[in-house]
Amino acid sequence: MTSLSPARRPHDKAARRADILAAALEVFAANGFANARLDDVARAAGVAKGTLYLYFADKQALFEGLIKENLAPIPDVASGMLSAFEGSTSELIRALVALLLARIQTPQARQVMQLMISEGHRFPDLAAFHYREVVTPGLGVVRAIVARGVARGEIRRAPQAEALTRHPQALFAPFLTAVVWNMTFDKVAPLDEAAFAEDYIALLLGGLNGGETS
Amino acid sequence: MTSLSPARRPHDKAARRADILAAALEVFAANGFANARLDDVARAAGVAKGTLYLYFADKQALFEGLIKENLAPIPDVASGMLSAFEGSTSELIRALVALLLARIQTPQARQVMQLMISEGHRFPDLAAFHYREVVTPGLGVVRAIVARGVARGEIRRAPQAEALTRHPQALFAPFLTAVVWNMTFDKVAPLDEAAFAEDYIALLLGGLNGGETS
Amino acid sequence: MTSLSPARRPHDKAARRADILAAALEVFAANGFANARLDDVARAAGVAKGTLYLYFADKQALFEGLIKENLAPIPDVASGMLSAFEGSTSELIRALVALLLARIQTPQARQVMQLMISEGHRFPDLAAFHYREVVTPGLGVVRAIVARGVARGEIRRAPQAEALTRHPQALFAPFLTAVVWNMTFDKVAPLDEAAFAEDYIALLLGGLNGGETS
Amino acid sequence: MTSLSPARRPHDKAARRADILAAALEVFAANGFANARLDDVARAAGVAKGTLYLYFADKQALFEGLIKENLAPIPDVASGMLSAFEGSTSELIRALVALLLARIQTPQARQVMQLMISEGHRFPDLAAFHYREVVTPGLGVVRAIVARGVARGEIRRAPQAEALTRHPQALFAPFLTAVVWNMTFDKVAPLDEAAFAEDYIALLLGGLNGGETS
DNA sequence: TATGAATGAGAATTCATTCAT
DNA sequence: CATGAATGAATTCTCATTCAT
Repeated sequence: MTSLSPARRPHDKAARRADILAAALEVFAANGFANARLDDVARAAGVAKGTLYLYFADKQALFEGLIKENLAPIPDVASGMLSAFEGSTSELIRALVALLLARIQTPQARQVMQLMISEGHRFPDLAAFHYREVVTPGLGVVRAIVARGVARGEIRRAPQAEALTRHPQALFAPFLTAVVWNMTFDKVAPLDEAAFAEDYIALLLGGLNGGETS
Repeated sequence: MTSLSPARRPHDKAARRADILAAALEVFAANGFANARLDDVARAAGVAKGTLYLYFADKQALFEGLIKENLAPIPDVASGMLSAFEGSTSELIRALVALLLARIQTPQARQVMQLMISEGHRFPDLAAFHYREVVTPGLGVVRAIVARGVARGEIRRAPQAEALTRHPQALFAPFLTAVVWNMTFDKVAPLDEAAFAEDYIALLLGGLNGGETS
Repeated sequence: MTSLSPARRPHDKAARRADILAAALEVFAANGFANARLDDVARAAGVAKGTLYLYFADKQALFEGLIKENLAPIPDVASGMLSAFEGSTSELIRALVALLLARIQTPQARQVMQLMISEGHRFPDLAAFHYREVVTPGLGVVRAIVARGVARGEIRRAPQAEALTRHPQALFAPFLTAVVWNMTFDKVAPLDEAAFAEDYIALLLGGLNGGETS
Repeated sequence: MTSLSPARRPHDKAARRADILAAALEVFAANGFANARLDDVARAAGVAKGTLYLYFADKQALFEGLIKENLAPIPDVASGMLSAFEGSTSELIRALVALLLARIQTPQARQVMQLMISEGHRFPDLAAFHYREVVTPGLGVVRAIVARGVARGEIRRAPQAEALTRHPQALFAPFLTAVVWNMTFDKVAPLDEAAFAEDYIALLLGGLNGGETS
């Protein structure tokens, strides 16, 4: 009832685990959670089906492990950048935008985002984790930027400063939008994310009508 | 032995079809495409499972029918509004925003959006349809508003006008963001969509730093 | 993805259910719960694997249904016999013994007993059901026989009457023993159940040393 | 780099084997053969899974080893007792009953009995072994007791003497019954084994109707 | 000897789809 | 047109057994 197989590298456990996660990311991203076959994950990882279960309790644990393992870094980098930054608010915002842009253009990070967007709501624990580890710090970074800008006298419009402080989501909206767009309309009408981000920032900073809000 | 279910009589084919689509929307929205059971759709629609196949070729056709049937109206309304509108650009933008807000707060429309967001990429035909029927006209509406605003002298900042013309998506971004947010973080930290839209408009119209973009 | 199959008799649902239960009894009796394959049950019942799940929620429900459906009759028959009986206590006991003997020699009933013996302890609900529906009434029948025998002056030894009233199990013990024996030592040294029952009755009624218990 | 697990040193092979068997008894008794996991056996024995295979060829060999190793003693003790005994037949029977009672109340011996009862029939070799090593001598002991009782004039009823000689199983029946009962109805209605044995012996020795068998 | 990671055959369960009535 | 019982391919998860170290 068993092995005729060739043997296996000294491949330590961590590397094996990483192989599995990488394979799982590909397969889940390509098919979604429900349509992903663990068989395919195993094949892609170069292990037997049963081996997956040595590293993850079940399909869901694999999926959640995958997301969690790939999610953390962003806000750390952002807040690191923030504390060291010496330039103007505009430059700081642009730097953050560049960071986010790089992020959504990294295949792996992008796949994770797509999975969070399309599957996250079916995994409440994952959503809570994501909110706590990524979203909350992310919002904090934006609020810190606004506070810094106001303090330095570079953000002069109080209503807008307050609006962005209340809803830092506004700054992330275009990135989310770009990801959803290209996930969906890739073939029909791909969106140039960098150009979109650029235009979006111009709008956010300058405003459509130069200050009069009504 | 006359009919034992007279209640079913008035149901003509179209009504039956509508029942099925309504049931399908609920079930697909609650579970996603892959996890939705046609059994549940049939039960919710009050028909037998086999009956579904008299109206739709298969599960996918039902899903696509569902989306298509529920998608159309928006841009029509928007462009209707546009041609009749007499107020200022700000007012017009606010009117459009109110329209979009109402839209994402209509349960049925919201469910369709969520399905498009999370499943759309797995149905290229659907994506193409959506792009053609909804997205393109939607972008057109925004471009028309910008053109009208510039023509009326209400939009005075050329770079921003051009940015929004190039990427009308900027105006839809917060609504998409709000939907994704509440789809995912509903339980953790629900987002007040109206307040978010309000703040977003303030930023879009006024700009963070009153015009200086750098 | 589907049927090329020949079609199926008007076979009403009850008959189909009975087919499945009969097949399941064979397969479970032959292999035990854990080793029984539902594939085999389906094949033996002449249905597809999925069909089993139209009648029973899962493997355990099938097993429990099987036991419950085959268990009831015994004590009913016995107490029926009891109320109508006109002969002596010895004759009544012999009649009961004959009944039990017939019971354990009915293949189907025997299989159920064997399953209860070897698997019952892993299904507490089943054990409770069995105890309530079969064992309790069975013990009652024996107690009634003893009471009747004492009342008629046919059972004259009070200590023994009390012993059997306290532990009516004593009357069932040899039948249980016979079943376990033949289930286990069938091939090595089969036990003639009728002869064993006969000898047992002689011991029970007459006693080894004619009454002196010490 | 000397040994890091000196605690294991004194453990010679026999002790290790005994550890495994003890662990296996627990695990098999708790779950039955099919549901027992060798993983659990290994953990309980404090060895690695592969180690089991250094001591036993496979799962079945472990199970059989387990039974065989735990089965032998009983009849030896009984026949030892028999040859030395000086009291009356009643006393001798009571002594045997006490022995059997002690036996079924020893956790380890009880577990083995339960395993033999519920799994034995699936292991013909084991059944044959058990029959040869335990059952046959056990029956012999009872026959010897009867012969001795007749010879000493303490068993005066020939038909009963012959019945018990033909079917010494009658004397073991209550113990088997008690084990099966408590294995199954433990939670619902536990049986006091000592009291049951007592009453059973009273019946066996005295008879229900003091000698008249019909 | 001992280890325990890896294997993969095997079994339960699900559900879209068909079709006889 | 409508029904819903039946089908069986597909997929997850388990665990005895092996073998490189």
